[in-house]
Amino acid sequence: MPRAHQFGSADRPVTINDIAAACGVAASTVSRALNNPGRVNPATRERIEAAARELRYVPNSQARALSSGRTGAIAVLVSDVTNPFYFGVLRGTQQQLKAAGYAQLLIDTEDSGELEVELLHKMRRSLDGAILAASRLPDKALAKLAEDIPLVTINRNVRGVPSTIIDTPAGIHQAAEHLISLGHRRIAYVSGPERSWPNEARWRAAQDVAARHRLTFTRVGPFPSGRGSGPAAADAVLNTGVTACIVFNDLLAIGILQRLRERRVRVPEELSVVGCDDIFGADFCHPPLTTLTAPIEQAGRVAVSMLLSRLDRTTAPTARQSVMLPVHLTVRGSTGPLLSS
Amino acid sequence: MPRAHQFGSADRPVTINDIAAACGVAASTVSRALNNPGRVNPATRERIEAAARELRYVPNSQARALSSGRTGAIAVLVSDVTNPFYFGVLRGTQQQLKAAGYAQLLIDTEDSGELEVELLHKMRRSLDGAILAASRLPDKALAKLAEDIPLVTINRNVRGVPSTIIDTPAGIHQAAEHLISLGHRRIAYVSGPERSWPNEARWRAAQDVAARHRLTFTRVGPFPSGRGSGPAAADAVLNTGVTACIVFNDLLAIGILQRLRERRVRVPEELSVVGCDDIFGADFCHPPLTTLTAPIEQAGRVAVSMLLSRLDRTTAPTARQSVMLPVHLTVRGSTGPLLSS
DNA sequence: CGGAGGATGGCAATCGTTTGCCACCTCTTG
DNA sequence: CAAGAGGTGGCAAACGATTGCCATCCTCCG
Repeated sequence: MPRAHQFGSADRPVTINDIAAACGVAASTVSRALNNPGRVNPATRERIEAAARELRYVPNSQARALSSGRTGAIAVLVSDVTNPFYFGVLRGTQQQLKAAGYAQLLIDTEDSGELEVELLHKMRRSLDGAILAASRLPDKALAKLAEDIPLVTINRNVRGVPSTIIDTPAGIHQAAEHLISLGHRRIAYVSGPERSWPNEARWRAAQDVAARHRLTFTRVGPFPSGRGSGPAAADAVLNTGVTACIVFNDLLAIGILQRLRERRVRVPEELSVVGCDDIFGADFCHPPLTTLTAPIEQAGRVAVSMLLSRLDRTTAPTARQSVMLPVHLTVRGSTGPLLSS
Repeated sequence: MPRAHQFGSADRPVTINDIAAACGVAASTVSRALNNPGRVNPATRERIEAAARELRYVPNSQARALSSGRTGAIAVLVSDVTNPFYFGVLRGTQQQLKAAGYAQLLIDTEDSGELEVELLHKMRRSLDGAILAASRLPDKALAKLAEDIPLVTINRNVRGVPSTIIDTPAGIHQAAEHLISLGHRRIAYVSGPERSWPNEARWRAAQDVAARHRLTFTRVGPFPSGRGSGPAAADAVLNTGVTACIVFNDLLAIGILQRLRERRVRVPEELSVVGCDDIFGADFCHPPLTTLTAPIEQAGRVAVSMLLSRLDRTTAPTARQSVMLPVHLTVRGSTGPLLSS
């Protein structure tokens, strides 16, 4: 069968057989020499490696995947590629994956749980595993999926599914203490998407602190997490009459800041705003945003490490199931003392 | 050979043979029914499709790739995943690729030409094509690469390689006219990385306008295109004594803005700043950045379309070799009239 | 009524690699 | 010296699809 050879170079790509022929050994020996070095005589291995280098052999990952089941590809699912939060994640995963010789497949789930399962199911066989940054799936569906394909989640805690969690809830405590120490008593939590796990965790944390200080936090929202929701969110916050708010994430917080500026509400003199994540832009918006700095890139790296260690089923079947990453409060210009009026 | 079946589900995944068995036809017929509908009897095709649906058949892309040579994967190479400019590109490519049923491989070349060729060469066989956003390769290397693997570049013009070009140079004219109309006469161009093609194009455009108005633009730089270069760039600009500057890209421009703020140089009263691209953040930095708004996402989409149409070698061997996308000037707060002092 | 030709489906080779199993050789050891 | 053990390497069967080629059957036309 004369295949349609779609790449320009006239010469057929070098295969394991070419090397075998060149060395006078069987293809199987070449395969072993390259992947399972202990299995062949050091001398022949040396010869084979030399020949491979000489011929510029590049293994065909398709063929390898077909026979071994390992594809060398890991998918990273994000709910929206344009959300800067994921830039950090991608950066982290990219680094680790490349270092380990894996390819990174970027998948945008467009905030849809259905699309998420569908895509993952379709690609199941072409993937060695997946990292779910911000899955919108119900716990049950997620657990089920994890039986089909090795999974690690980021910011999502489901029993039985390894995860990397950024401990923003703990940070919420810091943020609240910060605001309270500045004299604020009426504080709002601006909620992100309702089905978002981190959103719920943050809200619970906010309630905790509130209770501890015998205060009540107002919840406004939910809002989709994008700058576009800023105006609505800002107006809602103003209606509540609070003097400070903690916002689900920086994207939304920045949107709020913009709206407040339009409405000539001074920040922080009239309203203090705290964000979450410390994304690109949080430091140069106006005023610079006080926020909970999350180790986003590290989260990506850790998630990859966890996934990879699960795949290397050579040793330790019991790796840590969940890693918690600490955050810290970064105080910038969007928070200040309560102005007694 | 009992393969290590690494995915939890006990039941072996459904193959084309299962369908064939279920329908009482040969595997080849199933293959044709699914990929080459005209080739089989509509009645049997119907039966086969029903069975496939019933059994939830998902084609194994590895196997398909091995035999057909088509992998269904397109790589998108960016020089730095954390550069917001690429968010837009990725968004665009993502959309189009998904619509066409392709998978998107994200590759970060870390601004290194060597890494770029190496990775591309390694993955050559697992790719149907690649999109190079911001290649750092010399023209010659790029042309050579294009013979091996279908390529489309973004913002890079090399003879023989199809490309999507954002016409920022034309925008530079608008930007310069804008500044000149505001009374500026001494203007600087803040240069990005020296080996960057768009950077050179923008500088040439700047020189053009300057000449037309019998002015001379000062060139400062080069600087790596990141916010980190902001301070150095800002200081360099101040040293030249210009009253306005056009900056290679928004990232750098935002960095400059930050530095100017630190140094208490008022923008635009003392110095006007124009960026390029209109990335995320350009509208909410302080002051909001006047910039050349580029159709970034569209560029990604167009690049994918061009690539895909090249792959579909069914018809028209002569698609357009190069598409030029227009930009426009978006005036915000970072430019203003020259303050006579 | 015979043959041409189109429609339809099956056979089997093939893509490039991995890996279970076996054969062989060389030592070591009782 | 025989037998077991360990180190090496080859054979051949997968993996799951695609596709060239051929066989069959039907239809239509001269």
